[in-house]
Amino acid sequence: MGDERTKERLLKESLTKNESLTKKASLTKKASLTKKEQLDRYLRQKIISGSLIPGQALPSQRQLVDQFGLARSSVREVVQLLELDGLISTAQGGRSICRNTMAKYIELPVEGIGDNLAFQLQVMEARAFLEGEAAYFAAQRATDQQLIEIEKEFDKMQLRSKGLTTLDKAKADLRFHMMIAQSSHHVLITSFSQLFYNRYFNAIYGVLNRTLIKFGRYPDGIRMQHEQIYQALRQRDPEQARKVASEHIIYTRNLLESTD
Amino acid sequence: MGDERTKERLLKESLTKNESLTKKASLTKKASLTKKEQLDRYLRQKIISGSLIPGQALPSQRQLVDQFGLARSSVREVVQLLELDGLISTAQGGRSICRNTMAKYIELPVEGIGDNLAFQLQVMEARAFLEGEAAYFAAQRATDQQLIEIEKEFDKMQLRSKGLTTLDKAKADLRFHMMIAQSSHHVLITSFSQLFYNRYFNAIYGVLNRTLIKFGRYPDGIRMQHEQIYQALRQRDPEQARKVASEHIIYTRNLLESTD
DNA sequence: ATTAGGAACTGGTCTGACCAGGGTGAGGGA
DNA sequence: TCCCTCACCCTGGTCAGACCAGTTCCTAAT
Repeated sequence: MGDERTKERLLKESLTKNESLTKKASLTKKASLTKKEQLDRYLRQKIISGSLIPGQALPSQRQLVDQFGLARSSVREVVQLLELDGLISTAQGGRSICRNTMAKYIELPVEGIGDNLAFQLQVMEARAFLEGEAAYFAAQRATDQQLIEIEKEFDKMQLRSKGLTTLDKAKADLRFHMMIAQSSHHVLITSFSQLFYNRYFNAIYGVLNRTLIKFGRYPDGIRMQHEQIYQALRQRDPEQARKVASEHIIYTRNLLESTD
Repeated sequence: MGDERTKERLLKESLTKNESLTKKASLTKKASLTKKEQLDRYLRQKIISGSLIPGQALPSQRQLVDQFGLARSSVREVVQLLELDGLISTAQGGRSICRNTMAKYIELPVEGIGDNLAFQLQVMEARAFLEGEAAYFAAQRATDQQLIEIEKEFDKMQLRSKGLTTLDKAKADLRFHMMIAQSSHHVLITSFSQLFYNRYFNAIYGVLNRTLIKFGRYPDGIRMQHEQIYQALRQRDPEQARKVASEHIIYTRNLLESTD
């Protein structure tokens, strides 16, 4: 029994570095978790499950105090663990933000110059797949509030599109699609979309630029297609959402290819 | 200047995971460190420099509160950083202990069975080198208090040696040599010695067992050699300490070899 | 010399307060 | 109608002091 306690202590000691509180608890077979361990598990599960998406704020420390009956110093110690694991970032006054944990594992290939047509076409083809899947899951999982926000963004895009520069048009378009990605509540799709749009913004902008030069304005079908995407989300039709989101990008791609 | 601030924030954000506070401060070129950063640097330097050796206790949290003018919750947050980096381990009521950070990088070769003579001779040869270097640095760096402790341990070894089992004799011998390693204040020697003695304890015990079987007691020279080591430390004579410590092990090794 | 008990010291947690930075919304002016 | 500024509220960061629970050390008794 002394040996048992020694084993227990040595095991705990071997676990002191970079192990979450919940992993320690499960390895030492504790019958129940402390409140700190419960909070640690709760936050990690929200992040890993996609319930919290990159860019979203965590509940505030004071909210977690109330919710878990912990002191703020105890909450802060748990939050520090997550921050050190790279799951969140905090800044004074600025809320704790869920991080894109994919960022440190994936370095998307160095972008070719943004105005290379062949490269732009490939970026569009990747978008077709990515946004189709995002729309599929968004139709299933978007909250009602998220659908409202997407509609508002869609309306804003329409109302403001006349007065925008090409750069602003490109940004608005990506904001719309990023909102769909986030409402998919799929942590891999959300994370990858963020990285993809950031990395290949120049190519995406170049696509829009070429298109506007050829047609002088947004091609007629684009607006209707955005609306179709939105309607498929609103009707909670995953297959339809995937179909129209993917076709929207393929349509734009094919318009572009025909400029040769 | 907005861009400057954005860069600063992005840099800080990229540093939020597994970076010590002092590294963050140096990368962001801060003119001065916060008290938490000062404490972080102070503790890391004590550990990395060997000023604190594996197994030794850190100053208590309350002592650090007084010393740095920080709140205990702030001290605890810094201590948690070190714990997560694997530099220390803490347990309720039990002090914060400096860890052997070498342990996770080095797996000494699987020990042969402890009673293999050829293997035992090699372990002794490695000891000769290791303990010579330890004595060399201990002669330079041991504190007066450490010398007193070593003398007490040496005296205890003499007084108690008659009544001890072979196992206890082996343990006492290693305790003596481990104290010398620790008083070298050389973090690599201290760390490696701990790992080495733990790993090869069976071989070291086997050496002593063989020796006692052949002679019926400690060979006459052993006691005098331990005293010579101690005297060289006390006289702060590094070359002499290295010489007698190394010769002590070689002497024992050669006695053993001649049993064939 | 050993063992047991108590005191002191340790880490862990809590309560409540205050400081400093960021975000949001409303109102006013161009 | 849009943009800018200001104020308020919410956020994270830090502090002081208290209490709980575990460990260590010292002293006294056997």
